[in-house]
Amino acid sequence: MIAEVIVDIASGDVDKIFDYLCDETICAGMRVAVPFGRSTAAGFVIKIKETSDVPTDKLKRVLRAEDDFPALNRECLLLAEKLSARYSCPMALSLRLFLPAEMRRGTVRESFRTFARLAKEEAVLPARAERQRELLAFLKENGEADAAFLRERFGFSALKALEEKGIVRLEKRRALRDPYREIGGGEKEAPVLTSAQAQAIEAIERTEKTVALLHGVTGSGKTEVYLQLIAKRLKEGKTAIFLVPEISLTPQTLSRLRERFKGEAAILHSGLSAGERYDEWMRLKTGQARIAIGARSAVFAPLENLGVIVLDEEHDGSYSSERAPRYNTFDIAYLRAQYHHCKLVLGSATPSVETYRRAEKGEFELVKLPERINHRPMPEVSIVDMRREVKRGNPSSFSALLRERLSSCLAEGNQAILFLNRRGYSQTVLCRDCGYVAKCGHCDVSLTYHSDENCLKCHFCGTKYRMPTVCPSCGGAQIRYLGTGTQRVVEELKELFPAARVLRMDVDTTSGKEGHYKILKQFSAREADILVGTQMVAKGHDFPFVTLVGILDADMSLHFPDYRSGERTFQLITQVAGRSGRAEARGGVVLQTFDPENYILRFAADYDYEGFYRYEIGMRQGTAFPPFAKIVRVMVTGGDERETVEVLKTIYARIEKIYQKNSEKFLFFNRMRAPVKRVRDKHRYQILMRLFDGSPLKEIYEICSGAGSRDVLVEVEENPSNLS
DNA sequence: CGCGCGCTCGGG
DNA sequence: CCGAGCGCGCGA
Repeated sequence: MIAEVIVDIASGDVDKIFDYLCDETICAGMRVAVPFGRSTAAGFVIKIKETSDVPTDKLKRVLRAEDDFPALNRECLLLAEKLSARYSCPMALSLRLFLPAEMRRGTVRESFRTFARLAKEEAVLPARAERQRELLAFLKENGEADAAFLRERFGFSALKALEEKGIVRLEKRRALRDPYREIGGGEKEAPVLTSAQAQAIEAIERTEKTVALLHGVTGSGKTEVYLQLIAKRLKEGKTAIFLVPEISLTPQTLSRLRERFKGEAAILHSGLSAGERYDEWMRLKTGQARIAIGARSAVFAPLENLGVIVLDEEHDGSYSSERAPRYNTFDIAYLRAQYHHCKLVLGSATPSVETYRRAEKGEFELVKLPERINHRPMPEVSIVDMRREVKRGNPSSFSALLRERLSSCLAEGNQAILFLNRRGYSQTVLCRDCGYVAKCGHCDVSLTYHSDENCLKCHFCGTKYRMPTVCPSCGGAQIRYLGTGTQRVVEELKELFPAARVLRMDVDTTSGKEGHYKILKQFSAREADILVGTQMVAKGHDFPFVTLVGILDADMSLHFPDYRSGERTFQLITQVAGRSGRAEARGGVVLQTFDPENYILRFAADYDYEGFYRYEIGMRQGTAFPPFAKIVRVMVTGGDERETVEVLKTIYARIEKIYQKNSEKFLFFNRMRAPVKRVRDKHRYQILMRLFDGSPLKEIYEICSGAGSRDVLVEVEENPSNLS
């Protein structure tokens, strides 16, 4: 028999089918090792056939199968083909998306755990050995148990004694790792749905459309709708995918899934160890778990018979891939939903303008949850004009109103969240004498000061630098950091409210596997009174004791040179405001801005999504920005500047030919240096285009897929989320 | 992707 | 005339 093989090499010039001889143990979807050139390569069998067009003397034999099962099924192969066609990328890259990376690297080690089981039916124990008796009773009921767990619960010596008496036998066995084992576990009954939730479920199930957009205000109970939809599909013997935007969100959602579905939920994300991720993947693949939960990559979960896909916080930017193929999670989810004839449910309090438009046009079913659970009111938003604060001689980050609200919030024993609408960026080090700004040696960006380590860091490549004591340029001593990062806010808070316990949450404090989760857990356990953070505090966490949210610089993100800056600001403010007043107490929000008349801020303060949408879609139409046109950026990156520019020019010339034939489809077409000229010692150049519908995007992809070289990288981005 | 072939150029 | 360097195409 003949196997059609795609070798697992991410390069355009080996991106074709190679035929190999094989026996009947090899089937489509298997990972194999094959002789390739003068070495051995890994490969994917995409088809088995009887004969080959390749002359028999050239055919070699498949060396071995890497697994004893096909890692990829028919759906994976079909989807990978569509992906490669859509983004003009090698099949190998598309196929890789479906497998945990450690499977390809072959680095997974099987983990072992010790289990205890009863060795004898009858046992006589000393009258006083109470712990041993308890342990025995537990084993009789449960059959067998994890030894570490038994030691923790009944004591080290109890287990040891029973083992020495031969009553209990210990054995070491292969076991799947279980990340976040401590989360959930308990059983919780599904709550009774509100009538709005029940209607939402009915509407989602009734519609003929594949996609439903669940537009529900923060706190309206979207998650419960997802959970009950998933429960219904599981009852029918089907499976489900639950997608969330950020790693920080998964433990929280996971705990709700665990409460409801116990071991049926498996988690897939990059924060897991290699072994954990592999084991969770296996649990899904083998059907031991039927719900996959995770960020972007979980959309590729190895589930068959899908009953529903949930894409929560649909508007979130992290759903777009940063690497080739730069797929969008929605597109993959949509293809899978079509394949399985199941529903794809998008959920958000602040849907992206593009998505809402598709719903409005009738392409998606629009389902609304307009009210919070128990009709709790949305927190009241007070807009503070910071220009007046400055005029009054208040130089701090806090307006008089915010200070007042903070102090009464603390006095009442409640919690507060302070939100900074920017990352540490503006915390640059500047010399007051000569204007010198500390910059990274490998990137064209200024460095960020980190007070905890008293050093400078590059946020693009991660390099650390010593904090200079004198200016490297003029030798002056007036060198210091500027700006209001989270660190400075925390320091100001300590002066204003010395007794308050303050937690900080940003990129720097959340390193490590469960960094986010730890901070959030501390805060929700009321181990702190105030949480200060950037974007990540805005996400859907539920803190019942938060009654005040302060947005320190609401207009910061409005002035980004980006067509989505208004949309993003609206989303951020709505999300972070929704953290306030989730339980009994009415919450409040203080929104500080230098632009209090701004439409976007007004709509956000009134929780008027429709108003925002009408305003924004009008702007987009008037200026021909998405969804009325598509922004395409071709990024060319390379170590050698001349070579990089050479590639850029070649691509530009080729696209120019398309442009001349279809100039009515191009609203904008130019080449230039990227705003950030250098990252990790690579020069960056770009071609920017704005294209109308029906433009020859495919041809642009094809031009670019062949234009790169060993040391010049070419990437195509559609509607890029940042233009740095 | 990794390799070898063959072409070209420069030195002797 | 020979050796080093690189661009190209091959791999089943």
